[in-house]
Amino acid sequence: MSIYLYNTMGRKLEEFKPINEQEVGLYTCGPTVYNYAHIGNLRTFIFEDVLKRALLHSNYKVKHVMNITDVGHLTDDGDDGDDKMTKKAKEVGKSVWEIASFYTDAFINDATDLNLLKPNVLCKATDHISDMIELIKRLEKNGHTYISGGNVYFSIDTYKDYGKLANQNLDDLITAVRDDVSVDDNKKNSKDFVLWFTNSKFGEQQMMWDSPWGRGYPGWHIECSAMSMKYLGESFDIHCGGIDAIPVHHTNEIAQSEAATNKKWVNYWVHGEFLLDETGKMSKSKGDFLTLSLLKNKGYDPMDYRFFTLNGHYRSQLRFSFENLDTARKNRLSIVSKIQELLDNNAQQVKIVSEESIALQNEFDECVNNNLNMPMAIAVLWKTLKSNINDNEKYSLILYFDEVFGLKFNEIKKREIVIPNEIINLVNLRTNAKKEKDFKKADEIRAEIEKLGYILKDTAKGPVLSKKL
RNA sequence: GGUGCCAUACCCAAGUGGUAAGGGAACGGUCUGCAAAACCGUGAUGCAUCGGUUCGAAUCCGAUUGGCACCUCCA
Repeated sequence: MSIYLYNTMGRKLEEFKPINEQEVGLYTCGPTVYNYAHIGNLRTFIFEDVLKRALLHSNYKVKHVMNITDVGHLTDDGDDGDDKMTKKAKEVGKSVWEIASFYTDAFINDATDLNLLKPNVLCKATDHISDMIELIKRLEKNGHTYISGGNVYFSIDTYKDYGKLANQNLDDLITAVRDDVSVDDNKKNSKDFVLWFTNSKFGEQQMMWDSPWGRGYPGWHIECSAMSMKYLGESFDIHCGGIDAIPVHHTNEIAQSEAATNKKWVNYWVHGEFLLDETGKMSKSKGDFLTLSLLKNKGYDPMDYRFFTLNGHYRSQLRFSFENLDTARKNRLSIVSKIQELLDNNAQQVKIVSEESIALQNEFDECVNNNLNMPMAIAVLWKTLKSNINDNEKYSLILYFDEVFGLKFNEIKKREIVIPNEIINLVNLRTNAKKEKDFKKADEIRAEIEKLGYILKDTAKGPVLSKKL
């Protein structure tokens, strides 16, 4: 069964065919480490993780490269804005290197919490300055650059397909300059972008490197081109990111990469939609924003958030609210407790052979392969939990599904039931109280037991204890 | 001004030409002293509105209304 993915380039669903059957090249745009990632950022990383898992689930080998943008880029693509890293460093009185290191660690912690598979290569922009310089030199040699005001610019008029990904044509871009954004006078075309800065307003830049054009630092877009090609070759399979990257970042990456190599750079562009909050887009510049650690402090498990995002399709906007997160948590815990029950009844992982189980397995794979339809795949999970297939196959199917979901169902273990004597005594006391129709006392004891971490349910066979999850 | 997306029950959310998945909430039932949990069952004759294409439309086309995002750093 092959995977179908929605390709932003061409805007249609396409059957995925790798360049090299042995190994899929996957590049995902990583974080800029000047602040914590908010849960909207994380939604995209979860979707990319699901994509990677889906490929692995289909028995592809995947070489996954993710960058860490630890060199400043400007808040404006001209020479106008503030450097985010520098700004943050000033605010807290640390060096930009310290800032980068701190937020890189924070990001890796979030990724671990969310059960994101580790990239095969996690590369920092600052470790690849020489690769970027080489790439700029190639562009210069091919006549795609010019120097103005001390900076090296990419001339978009030298690359005929500019704007293809975003469906924009050059004429529109030139005329559609917004009047509330000032234009960098050094540019020949307002959409030209900087490859190398030597002359910024920010003379006190801490991160500077020598280059053929003078001491300075790279433009924003060049790092992704340089690093992806270094690790994945001049043409590779899949490039992911958030939809916001389509019109500028990815558009510019394509221009400079293909202008340098004269080859098609990436075959499939896959973009994740935004997470919205009550007021609209979740944004770092709004001030307060939701982080994973905030959710954890409120008592949510990172898997609650992962499950929440899996209930919407990656290409649809998803509105975050605590009410919806609560529902996700409740549902996830319900699933976990059903799995727990299977394990407590000695369910084992086995080969799936029954006709009904194989049907469920196929149904699940169809959901995954149809452009990662996780909401539907979760419906298959519910269907499986309710089905009459035997416990071993049921459990095995759940583990099979979780290869893609990544909800840590494999970490649920059979409980060793060791009930303290204290609890057993309380249960006996309550049973006696019930016999004597002293229901008030019985209810009190039940509350006491719950306080001690156990939940007692009366069944036809007598009281049943379970540990609070 | 340009580009793109969306509108499905009380809530979240699939479905993209063949007669509305799933989950939560709600309600009813089984069980119980009562609960909780579990299990079973109920729920949109209709998918923003209007028109069109079609044997057939939530799905395609057009118009209208409402909402969102991007074109400025953000996933």
